[in-house]
Amino acid sequence: MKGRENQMSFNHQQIEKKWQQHWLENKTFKTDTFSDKDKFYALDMFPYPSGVGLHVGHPEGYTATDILSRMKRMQGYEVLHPIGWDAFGLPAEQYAIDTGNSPVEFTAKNVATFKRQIQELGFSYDWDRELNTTDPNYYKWTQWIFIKLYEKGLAYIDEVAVNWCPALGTVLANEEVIDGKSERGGHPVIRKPMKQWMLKITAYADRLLEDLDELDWPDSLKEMQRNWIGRSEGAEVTFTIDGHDEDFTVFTTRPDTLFGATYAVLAPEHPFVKKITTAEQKDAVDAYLNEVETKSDLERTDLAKDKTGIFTGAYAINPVTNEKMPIWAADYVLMSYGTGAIMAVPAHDERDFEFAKKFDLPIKEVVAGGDITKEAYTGDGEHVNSEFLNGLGKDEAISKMIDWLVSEGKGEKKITYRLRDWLFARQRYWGEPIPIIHWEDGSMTTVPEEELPLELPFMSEIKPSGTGESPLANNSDWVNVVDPKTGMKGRRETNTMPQWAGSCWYFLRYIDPDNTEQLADPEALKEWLPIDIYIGGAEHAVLHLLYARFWHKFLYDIGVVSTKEPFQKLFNQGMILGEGNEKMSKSKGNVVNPDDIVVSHGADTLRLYEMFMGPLDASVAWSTNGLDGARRFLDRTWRLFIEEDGRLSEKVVENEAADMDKVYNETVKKVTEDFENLHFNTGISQMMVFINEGYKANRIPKNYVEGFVKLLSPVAPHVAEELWEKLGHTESITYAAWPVYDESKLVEDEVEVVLQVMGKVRSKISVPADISKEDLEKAAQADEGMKKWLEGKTIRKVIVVPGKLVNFVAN
RNA sequence: GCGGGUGUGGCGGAAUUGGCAGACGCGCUAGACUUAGGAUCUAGUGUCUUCGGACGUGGGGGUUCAAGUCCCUUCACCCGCACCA
Repeated sequence: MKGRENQMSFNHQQIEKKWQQHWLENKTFKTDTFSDKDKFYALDMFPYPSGVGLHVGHPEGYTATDILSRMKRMQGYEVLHPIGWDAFGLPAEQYAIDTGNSPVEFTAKNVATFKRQIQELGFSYDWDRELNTTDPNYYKWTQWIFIKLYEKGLAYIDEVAVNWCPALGTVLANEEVIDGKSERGGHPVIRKPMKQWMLKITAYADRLLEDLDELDWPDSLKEMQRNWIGRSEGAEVTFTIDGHDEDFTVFTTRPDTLFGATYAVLAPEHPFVKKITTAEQKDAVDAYLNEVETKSDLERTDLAKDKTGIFTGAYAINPVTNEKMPIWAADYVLMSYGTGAIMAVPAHDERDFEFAKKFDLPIKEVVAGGDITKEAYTGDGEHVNSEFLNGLGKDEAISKMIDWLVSEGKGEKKITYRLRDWLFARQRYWGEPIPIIHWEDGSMTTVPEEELPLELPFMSEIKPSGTGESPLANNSDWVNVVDPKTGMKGRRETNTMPQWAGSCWYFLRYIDPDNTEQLADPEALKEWLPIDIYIGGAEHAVLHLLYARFWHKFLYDIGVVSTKEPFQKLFNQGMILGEGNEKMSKSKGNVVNPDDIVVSHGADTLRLYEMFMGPLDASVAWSTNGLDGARRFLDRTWRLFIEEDGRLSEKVVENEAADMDKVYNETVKKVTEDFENLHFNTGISQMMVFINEGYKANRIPKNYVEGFVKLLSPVAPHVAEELWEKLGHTESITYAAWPVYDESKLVEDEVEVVLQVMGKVRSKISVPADISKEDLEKAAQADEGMKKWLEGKTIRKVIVVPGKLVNFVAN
C-alpha cells in the first residue's frame, strides 16, 4: 500500500525490532519448569522447514496459541510455549540427490529462515527449548522409543506388498499415495513385496477409539479418527470346501443372513484361489488374476464401478444349509480387510447384489421388508427362510446365529478394524536410523542403549542404492559391523523411520529438552501434561494425531508419561485463501509472503488481521483492504492515547473518573471470555468498540487505558509494549496483571425496553432496571407511541419479559 | 454412497435460555480539513416504499405472543472416507 508513511502514527519497523530484541536479550518468555504457579501448555504443530519459507497460514495458528500464552502469563500461569522443527523429510533428501549437497546444510539454512521469520512475528516462544528432530540428541530418544516398542513386540518385520515408487526410490505409506501417484511429486507407484518394519498400532485400536470420548476436540475430527479406526463387530464363519480338506474363514457383520449366503468370494490375492481352482477354470482364473495385478490402485477402487470376478470352479459348503456355494475370486473383496474372504448375501448386501445380478448368481431373501427383485435390502426385519431364525429381528438373529456357530464349532464372535499396522520404514537417508543390527546367523538385535544415538553417517554423495534399500546401503563403513565379543559379522538396518516418528513425541521433549539421561524427567512431565491447547491444521486430523496418541499410550504403559492422552484440547485453524477465494499457490500467483507484510504493515497488524478475519476454524480469503483496516485500528488506538509529539494525550486523566465505566468493563469481560474460547474475531471487535467510544469521550481514565493496552498486548505485543512504556512503566507488559472487570459497572440503572404489538416492535421506553412486571406493563400501556397501535383493539394477552420487552397480543 | 459441517447486506462476519437481525471491520455515499487525497475527521449505508409502513437470515411448511435460533421437508456448497463385508 502506498501512502503508508503519511498515515503512520507509530513506526512499526522500529518498535517491533526494539521489543523483539528486548525479549530475546532478557529471555522474557523463559519457562520455569518447576515453578509454583499453575501450568499452561500451549502447543503449536511444529513446522516442516521447507525451502520456500513461512506461509501466511502458519501465523494464524501460531498467533492463536501466542495470544493464549500471553494472556495466561498475565493471569499468573507458568506458560510453556515452545517451537521446533520437524526437519526430516523427503524434500531435503531429494535436494541432496539432485544437487549433491548435504541435507544437513540445506535443512540448517531452511531452519534459519523459518526462525528469523517466526521471530519477526513476535511470538513468545521460549527459545531455550527449541527442538530439531534431526538433532542426534533428539533422535537418540526417538530411537530409544523404537527399541522399547521392539522389546514389547510392537515393532516387527513383515513382508508386505508396499507402494514402491521407482522415481523416488522409496516405499510410500498408503496415506502418501493419492490416486495411484505419490503425494509428493506425483510419480507413479506400483505394488511390490518387501520386508518392512511395522508398528502394531492395531493393538491399541480399542483404546485409541474409547479414549476419544474424553477429549475436548472438534467432533468432526473425533469422527474422522473413529472412521479411520473403523471398528466393526461381527462374526467369523468357517466354510469347508467341497472335495478339499481345507476350509476358509470369512468375516461378516451380518451372520444372521447366513441362510441367504449363495456364493463366496475370495480376494484375488487370497492364497486359496490358486489352490482350489479347478483344471477347467485355471486358464480363466489365471487371466483374471493377471488382469487384476496390472490394475493400479486407482483402477481397482475408484474406477471399478463395474464389478469383475471369475468362478474358481470350487464350491464351499454353507454350514447352516449344507448347500453348495460357488467360490468366486473378485477384486471387490480386499485382502487387507477382515480375512480377505466373504460370504455373499446378495439379497441383503448392495455389493453382493450388484455382483450376483451381473453374473447371474442366486439371490435368496432371508430378511423380510424389502423388494429383493429390485435392490438389496439392508434394513432390519423379520427373518424368513432361515429355520431357527425365522421370525426374529436383526439383533436377536445375530446373537442367536453366533451362539449356534460357536456351539457347532463353525465360527465365533469377532471384532475387526479398518485400521492397519503402521508401515514404519522408509528407504531414505534423511530419517532416523532404525537401531537394529541383522547378524549373519540370521538373528537380529537392537543397538545397545548406551550406543545411542545411532547417528546418520556423513555421506558425500547421497544416491539411491538401486536395490530398493536406502542410500545408507552404499556406505559399507557404516552398514557393516562386527560384534566385539563374538566376532560375528552383522549388517545395520538401512531403513530409516518415517517423518511421522519425530513428531510423535516432540511435545514431551520440550518439557525437558536438555536431559541426557532420559527422554524427559518424569516429574517435569507430570507438571506439564496433558497439553492444554494444541492448534494446527486439519490435514493432521488422522495420521499425526493418531500416531502421536499411539506412542503416548505406549509410553504411558511403560511408565514414562502419567497421562493416557497427550492433547486434552485441540483445535484446527482454517485455511487462509488467496484473494480470489482459491488456495494460495505459486502457480496461481496469489501467495502472500509474511515477510512483505511485516515490512509494509508490521507484525502486529498481520497478527491482528489474521485473528480478525473470521472465526479461527473458518477458511477465509486474504484481503488487502482488510489488512489495511487492521493497521488503521492500531493507528487509531495509538493516536487516541499518544500525541504527535510522542507524549501521552491530555485526554488520558489520572483521577478516578467514571467516564467509560460501562464500555471498559464490558470490554474486559468480553475480551477475556472470547480469548479463552478462541473467539478472537469478536474479542477484537469489542476492543474496536472501546476505541470508538474513546474517541467520543472527553477524557479517559488512565487505569482504563492501561487495562486496554493489556487486553491488546496478546494480539499486538509490540505496540502494546511501546504504549506501556509511554504510560510510564519500565517493566515489560508480559507479566503485568490481566485486568478484571467490575460486575456492578455493567448494570445500568435505566434499561431500554422494547414494546411490541403482535410480536412487532412499535415503540421503546426507558424504565428503571428493577421495575416490577406489573409496573412495566402499566408503563408500556401508558406509552404515547403505543396508543395508536392499541386503539380499537382488544388486548388478549400481555407478555412481559423484565428488562427486555412487553408484547401485547391484541386485535 | 456413508460420515461431518456450512448457507445471514455489495464483501468478511456478529447475534446467552427463542426476545430490537446485521455488532465490528471492509467497501460505498456525502460533508469537513486540504495545493492534493488511495491520509484524517464527521454523518449515512439490508431491500422496497404511496414515507404510514411493508418485507428480510438458501427454498417450502410447521410450533410459538415471539424463530437466524426449535421441528419437518427440500436445495446448494465445503471437508473427510470411499467396494471395509
